Order: sequence, then structure tokens, then C-alpha cells
Amino acid sequence: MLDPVSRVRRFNRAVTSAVGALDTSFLGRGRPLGAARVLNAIGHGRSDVAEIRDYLGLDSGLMSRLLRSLEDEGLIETTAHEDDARRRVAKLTRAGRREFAAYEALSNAQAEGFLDRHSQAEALLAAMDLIASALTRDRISLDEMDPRSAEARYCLGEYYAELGRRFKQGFDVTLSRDPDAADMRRPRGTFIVAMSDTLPIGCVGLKGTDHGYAEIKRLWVAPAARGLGLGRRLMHATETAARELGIKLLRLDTNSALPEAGQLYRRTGWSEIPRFNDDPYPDLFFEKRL
Amino acid sequence: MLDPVSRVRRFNRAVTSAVGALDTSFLGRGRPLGAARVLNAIGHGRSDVAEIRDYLGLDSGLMSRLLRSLEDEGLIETTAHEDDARRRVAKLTRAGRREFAAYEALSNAQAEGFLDRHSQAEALLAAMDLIASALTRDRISLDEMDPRSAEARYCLGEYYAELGRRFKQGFDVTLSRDPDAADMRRPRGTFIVAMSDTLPIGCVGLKGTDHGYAEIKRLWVAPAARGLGLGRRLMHATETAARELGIKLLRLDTNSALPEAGQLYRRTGWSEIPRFNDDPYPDLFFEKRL
DNA sequence: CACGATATCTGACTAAAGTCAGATATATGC
DNA sequence: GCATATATCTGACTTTAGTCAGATATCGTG
Repeated sequence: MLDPVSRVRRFNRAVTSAVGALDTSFLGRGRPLGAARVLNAIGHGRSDVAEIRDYLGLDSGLMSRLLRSLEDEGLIETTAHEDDARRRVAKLTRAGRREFAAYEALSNAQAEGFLDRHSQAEALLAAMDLIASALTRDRISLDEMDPRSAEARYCLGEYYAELGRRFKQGFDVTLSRDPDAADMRRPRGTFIVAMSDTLPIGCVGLKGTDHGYAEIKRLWVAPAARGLGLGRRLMHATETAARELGIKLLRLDTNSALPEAGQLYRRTGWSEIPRFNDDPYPDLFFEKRL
Repeated sequence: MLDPVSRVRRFNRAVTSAVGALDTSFLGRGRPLGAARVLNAIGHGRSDVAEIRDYLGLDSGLMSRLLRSLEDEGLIETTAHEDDARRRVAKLTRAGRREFAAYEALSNAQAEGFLDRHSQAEALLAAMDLIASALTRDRISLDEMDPRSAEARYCLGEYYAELGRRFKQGFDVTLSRDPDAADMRRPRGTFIVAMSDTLPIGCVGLKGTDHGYAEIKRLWVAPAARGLGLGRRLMHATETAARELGIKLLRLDTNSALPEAGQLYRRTGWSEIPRFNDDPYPDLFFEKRL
């Protein structure tokens, strides 16, 4: 009853019935689940028919019929793709937006109901994040983004908060050499966010300089996503981007209060070098030749 | 993207696709899911046809046909219930047990595969326990059990381990007044285990004495099940059992290093009294008149 | 502009799940 | 013993999901 496998299977059972309950509440809107799923995919911004079909794993014949039934209900309109008239693009009509909102309300109510009934919602959410990240590890995408985007700023906020907790003296970003956003955009550098579904769960910045090297900054992995090898993936993607940009030498600084970071750098071909800047926080410095 | 509801919904999506993958692997055995589910319910010890139907939420006509198809495959046998010939009882044949074992192997392999791919399996399991307990809170049953049963001994082991962590001086059960199992069995007392699915997640003992009162001992709630009001439910069930046994006065001892316990007792009608035993661990004593 | 590739649609099908109205056998209370 | 309730079964149905083989329109390339 207590071995790991039984615990996973208990979790599976619990979750299967919860998922089934949500499906049942969706059926309450008088539409088969297949059609509801397509409507929701469109509502969530997937407009390209091929993309929806791929996302939901549907046969093209079935997909076609589901679209037709939503069209007959007056919930969607389809038009030819503007660049390629073979492809179709679906979008919600006014009635479709209303219906989509009703599904959203059902989903939200289910989620809220679940949270409301628990006195330790934060612990529950952390557990959910952890499991969701683990289950979707193969679908984590690394996307280059503007360092000023909402996703990037969220990651940076979490990163600073974590440094504040882990550094004995705390962390005040205004005392650190905060990189200029322009230095972390192409062509000088880049900024990469790891996205799991719609949630940012990690980031890294490549900051161009005028000193013959670029710096890696702001490597962060959300607590819920640790143990998935994401730090390594982010570093690898940054090095690839640096090569594309013609960068030959990378440097970075870190702090010995973050031992897992130092370990990652040592294991992936970085060598320790003397201090190369006067930032007050780091006490360890590395470089890697590409 | 970061509000609690979105996080729950992200979890739902992640889990839905994982559950779907397990269903697909079940289909690999060449039997529709409905029949597979009935076979598995029987394999897991549900023999009464009405009980299976209720558990799986099936229509009686559909249930009957699914049973017939499993019978035609030679996997189950049905007989009349011995007390009521209207009811039927299903059990696995030898071939049925083999087939059930194959499904079990698929489930186990899926669970193992999931755990193997993660470097922090223990954190993942703790998160799964937490969520499973939260999702099944309405299905937590309180069962009177022998204090020597495997379930009870598991709970007690966890309870002692937790005291060891939380008491500054540690906890050695041999130094404490370990109640005799016979005192926690009817008619002198009882022992109640809270079961969530097949996992024991809490316990409490009612220990009969010859001093005109009974004692409540070993109240424990698994970390993953805290915040669900289970402590209160266990206490309530014990008081009910005590009344049935004709007990008029209850006492208990606890330690101020367990503040949530003291709080629970104060909030549920217990009053603090002077020390009434010489156990070295407790420093707080309560009683309640029934 | 011909040709093969691609995206979608249509028709014709099957399998699975679920519904519903009786039929049958047995149990329970008066 | 009889009326009523209960558990299961059977037959006749519908809906949903999914499959597959073309048909049709459009695209990209030489």
C-alpha cells in the first residue's frame, strides 16, 4: 500500500475521477465532448485547422465534421487561410465567444471550488505545479522572448526573490549590474524563456558586451521544474544562440550559495576564472570558449 | 498566467493527457475500455455486481452485457449471491487472473516509468499524495481496525517518526506508556484508521482503562492530508465510539511542541487539567465529559 | 502550365458507449 | 399467499467517436 508505484496509482485514480467530473460538467452544455474540445481550442487562440487537429489528435474527416457542426450552431466561422487557400482558419462568432466563456466559467468554477475547500491552498498549488511540470517535461519549449515581456519579467521577479531568500545578505537588484534589455535582444544577445504549457518555468539571458565576450545572466529554473534537466537545456540553447550570433567566448558569474549552479557549469565544460567584474554579489566566475 | 485558477487548470490539462495515455495502453490488450474497467474492478476485489455498477457508474443493461462479454472470453464466472439470489457475484477465472495481472503490469510500468524519469521522486510522490488526498477528501473513510493490523502499524510508525522529528529530545516509544493493543479493541476501546482509497492517512486510538475514564491516544494525520479537517473527524468518530461503549469521561495528553493538536482540543470542547500520568513526553493534559 | 504534394471535405462504414422499456426471478412486508 | 420492491437481463434503439478511401481545390516547383 505504501510503495512508490501504489502511490502513483492512487494519484492516477484520484485524478481520473476528477477529470471525469469536469468532462461531465462540460457535457451539461448539451454538446458532445469532441465538439466542445474543438470550440475550446479555438477559443484559446488556435485558429489554424491543421493545428487544432494536431493538438487534439483528430482524424481529418472527424475534424471536418466537428467544425461543420459548430458552424451549423453558429458558433464559429471558417475562412481560407490568407497565405494558402487550402488551409482553413476558424474563429469564434459572437455567439461562439459567449459559449466559450460559459465553458471557461465551468473550468474556473471547478478550479476555484477545489481550492476553496482547502485550508492550505498554496501547498496544493505548489504540488500541482510540480506534477504538471513533470508530466509535461517533453513538451517544455524554449522560446526566445523580449526580456521586457510579461513572461520574462515574471521569471526575473522569481529569480530575484529566490536570490533574496538564498543569499545571507539578501539581494537588491539595484545594487547588482542589471543588464540593459537591449543587450539581451538580437543581434547583441538574447533572452530565452522555458514555457510549460502557458506557464514560464525558467529563463536565461545572453548579454552582449563590447569586451570580446558575451555573458550568461539570470539563469533560473522554477522550484517546481527542478530535476528535469532544464538548467542544462537552457544553457545548451543559449550556447547555440551565441554561436549563431558569432560569439566566440562566454563568461558568467555566480555565487557559492547556489551550489547546483556551480556544479552545472563545471559539468558542462566551463572553467573557473578570476573575478572579471565588480558586481558585489558573485564570488565565482567562469568562462567557456565556443 | 499565474493566478491560482490558471495553475489548477494547467494541472488539469497535464493530467488529462497522462490519463489518456494510460487508457490507450489498456486498449492495447484488445478489449474495449468498458470491459477492461469491469475486469479490473473485479480483480481489485469488487465482486458484487451492483457494487461494480455503482463504482463505475454504469447502466444496468450495459453492465450486464459487459459481464457477458467477459464471461464469453472465459475471464470471469458469475454466481448467485448466497444470501440473495437476485444479486450476482462475479469472480475471476484462472485466465481472468492472468489477464488482470497483465493490466496490473501495464499500470505498474506506467507508474514506474514516470518515477524513473525524475531525479526527485520523493518530492513528486509527496506532491501526488497531497493532491490525491485533497481530491478524494469526500471519500475518506474512517474504519475501526485492529491496532495490530498492517494499516494501524503503518500509521503508528509514521506517528512515532514525526514525534521524533518534532520533539527536541526526539521520541523513543519504549520510554512512553505504549498502550496494550487489547485496550484499544472493543469492548475496552477501539482504534480508527482514516483510509483514502487504499492508503492509511490518519489514525486515533481509544484506550480503555480501569480508572473511570478512557484515553485518546495516537492521534495522527499524514502530512499530505492536513488541511482537510481530518483531525476533527477522527476525534469526533472516537467520541461517538466512546459513547457507544458507555464511556462517560475522556482524557488525553499531548505536547506543546504540537501546537495544532492543542488548538484542536481547545476548539472542540476539551478542558485543560493537571498532569494525570507520569509519561515523560506530554506536558499538556485535557479531559472532556461526554 | 503540368505534376506531385498538401489540406480539407464527403460518403460509407464500424465499434463503443449509453439509454430505455419491458421481461424474469427473487425478496420482503403485510 | 399476495402485492410490491429489487436485481439483473434482453432487445431495440441512438449517439459519439473513429476509420478509410476517394474527391476537390490549391500550392510550389520545374
